[in-house]
Amino acid sequence: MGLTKTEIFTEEQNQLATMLKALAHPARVAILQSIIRANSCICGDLVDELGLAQPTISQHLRELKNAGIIQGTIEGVKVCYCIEPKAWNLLAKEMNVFFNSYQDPKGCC
Amino acid sequence: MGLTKTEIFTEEQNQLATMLKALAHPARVAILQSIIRANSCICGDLVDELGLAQPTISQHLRELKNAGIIQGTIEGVKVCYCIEPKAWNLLAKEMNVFFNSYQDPKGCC
DNA sequence: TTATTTAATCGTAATATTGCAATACGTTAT
DNA sequence: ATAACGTATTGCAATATTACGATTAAATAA
Repeated sequence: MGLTKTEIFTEEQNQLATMLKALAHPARVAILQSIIRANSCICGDLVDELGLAQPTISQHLRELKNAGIIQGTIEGVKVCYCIEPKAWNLLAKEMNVFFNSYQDPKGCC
Repeated sequence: MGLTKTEIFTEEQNQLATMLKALAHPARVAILQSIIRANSCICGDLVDELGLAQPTISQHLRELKNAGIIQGTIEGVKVCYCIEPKAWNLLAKEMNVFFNSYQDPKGCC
């Protein structure tokens, strides 16, 4: 199939999975690290930094943007991409809750 | 293509992306939440809880196990799945580092 | 206007993922 | 031995993802 049965899961589970999926590619991890390091990035810079073709980078940027993780501002011929603080902080918090919901093995198998 | 060019990314980026991918499905989020809540789970329990077929659950469990996030112990006819503490805590720490590497917009576009 | 620059979109090929029915595999019970 | 139970594996269909060449679009420069 290849089609996730989203209807059987909670909204929370689906949202968390969607956000994680947006991060779950080395190119997108690298893009986010570059944006964070430089405070903001332009598509062309990322094409030079990573070794991927321009359409590929553009596609990854769109995915991050669709997930709400980054935002793009048109600046003349260029587009300036940077982190969307609200979404980032929300995701950071949710991930924290998720990971902290488990603490150590009090009698496992 | 559908083939990620892992060779152009750092080991760290690939590992983080791989771990995130293992979590990036609502069924696997749900499975982990169930395991954490119950401390340990059996495949059949998860089949009942979530609404997915047994082979599908088994497959998701295998992915989580391959990623090192959970471990399975054979207990007679059953297999007891629980969190792998080391991998979990490592991932939690890495996620923390990743999310904390960005702090607020000091002059964005 | 006509280049030039930068990024998005389209189309497509290769591969990966999701889900399940059918089946196989171990382990325990009878 | 054989039946029952719980799980893993296989095989397959439908869909999604990744990557890029070719092209388009939109803004600035000449």
